[in-house]
Amino acid sequence: MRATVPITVNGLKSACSQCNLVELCLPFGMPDSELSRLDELVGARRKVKRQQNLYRAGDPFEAIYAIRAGSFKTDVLLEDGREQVTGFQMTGEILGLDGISTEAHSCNAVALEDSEVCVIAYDKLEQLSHQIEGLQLQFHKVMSREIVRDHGVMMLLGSMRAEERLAAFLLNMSQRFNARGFSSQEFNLRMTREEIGSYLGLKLETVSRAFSRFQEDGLISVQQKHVQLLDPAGLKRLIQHQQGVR
Amino acid sequence: MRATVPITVNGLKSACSQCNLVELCLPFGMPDSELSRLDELVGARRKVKRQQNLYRAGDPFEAIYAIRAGSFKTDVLLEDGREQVTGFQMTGEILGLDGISTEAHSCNAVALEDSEVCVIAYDKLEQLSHQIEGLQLQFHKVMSREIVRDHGVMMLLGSMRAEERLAAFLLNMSQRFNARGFSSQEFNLRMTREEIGSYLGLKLETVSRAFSRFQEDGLISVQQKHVQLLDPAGLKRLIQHQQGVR
DNA sequence: TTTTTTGGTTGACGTGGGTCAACGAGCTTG
DNA sequence: CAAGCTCGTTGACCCACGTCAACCAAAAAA
Repeated sequence: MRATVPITVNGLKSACSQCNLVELCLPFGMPDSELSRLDELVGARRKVKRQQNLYRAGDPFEAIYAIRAGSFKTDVLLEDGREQVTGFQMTGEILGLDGISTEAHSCNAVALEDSEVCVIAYDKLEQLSHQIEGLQLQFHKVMSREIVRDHGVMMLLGSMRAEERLAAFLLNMSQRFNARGFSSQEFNLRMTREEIGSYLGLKLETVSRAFSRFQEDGLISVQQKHVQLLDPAGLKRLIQHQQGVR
Repeated sequence: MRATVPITVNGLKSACSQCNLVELCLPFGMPDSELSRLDELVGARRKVKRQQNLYRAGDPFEAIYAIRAGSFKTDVLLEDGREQVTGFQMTGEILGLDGISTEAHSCNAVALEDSEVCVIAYDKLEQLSHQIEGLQLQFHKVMSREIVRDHGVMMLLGSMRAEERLAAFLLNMSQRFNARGFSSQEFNLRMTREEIGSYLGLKLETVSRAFSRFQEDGLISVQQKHVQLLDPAGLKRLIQHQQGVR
């Protein structure tokens, strides 16, 4: 991932106060004075190789994780083997919040590429948010954002047709790459068609066809995982003016 | 709602320490010593008539709500009018967590029947969870549970067929009625077929047909909103052994 | 380099669930 | 107790997406 280079170069210390991801991550919006106190929060860092699990459903919950470099997917498995990808996470985003409720993780987190996370011991986080003014609020916002995001996915899955789902997905990725200082027009997806399909409630063939359709219509240009959004406004229109209904 | 009678009779004080819903609600698991301090948290109570909004998407976020009596749905609307029901909430459950992230609500909460909620001012909650040991953890668990629940819905929507979705829905309702001291075998749904459909990503006709199918197969007995689960194990089997695949 | 594997594309065909429409059963309102 | 709702059921038809299969490109292994 070309994106990780500047981060790993700058960020050899694991201190939040030194990290260039602050404004995407848990400490967002906290004053510098409080920020330095967060440094004690991030115990260790942990590298996770592509395809490896950061945690699995059922693992005891001890920590949440902030992605320093790389990206992940989270998924839930049914007894009969069906998989539902519940999200894709990028740098600065927090993984593991699902574990708090039952003190065990309820989904799997798998690295989509070689990645690195900051390990945030949960008991320490609890303690520190008692003490630090802004941290508690910030943490609540992170959890709340996750809930809102999930509602958006439910909207996708429950009431959009295939091409609308993919358009929404691409616009979302675009916006998130952009927030990380990358082009919003052009990026490399880290996940396979099958993973996109699982996330969007579609089969990989349907995803592939929708990609091709968008390309024919001049909305995007795709080659494998490389995507260019040629007409983002067109994609947005596709979502809003529902054509066929569902 | 017959269910509400014992609650309204006992609970004329709004104090958490007097409320028989504690073990379903925010204070779950907190020692009595701390529980009494929560009483200051619940400022007012608010009645919401059937079909009325508790809050709307875009409303400034000031409080979260604990359902004292009745039930609600939450939904998200798309510009073109499509609606996605994101959840159904029963007594003891918490509404409004979506508002924390942006300080504005991101969905609508509508009463399915005449209902009553405890208004929990959010700033007070923040303060108090700084002070009270167990409250912070408990609140985090409530939020985390919401995230896990949403992942379950994504599983439903993304990888189950119509009858599996309805079976999962019915079993979930059954379990929640049971947790509230009602029969798990027999209950009255509070929502219409259309609302169930929106929640499950199906059209009302499909929901209706699935109900009829279950009745033909002797799994349930339905008449309008009244449902009896004749063979809960059969419903469970339906979900696990995926027959047609998707 | 060739070989193998994995991921992606495309076509032909089938079907689950959406669409449209008619009708009936409860509620509500006058 | 009609009259007018809203909500639920059922049938006939259809289409978006799933299924199955062949094939190709890229990446990894050898």
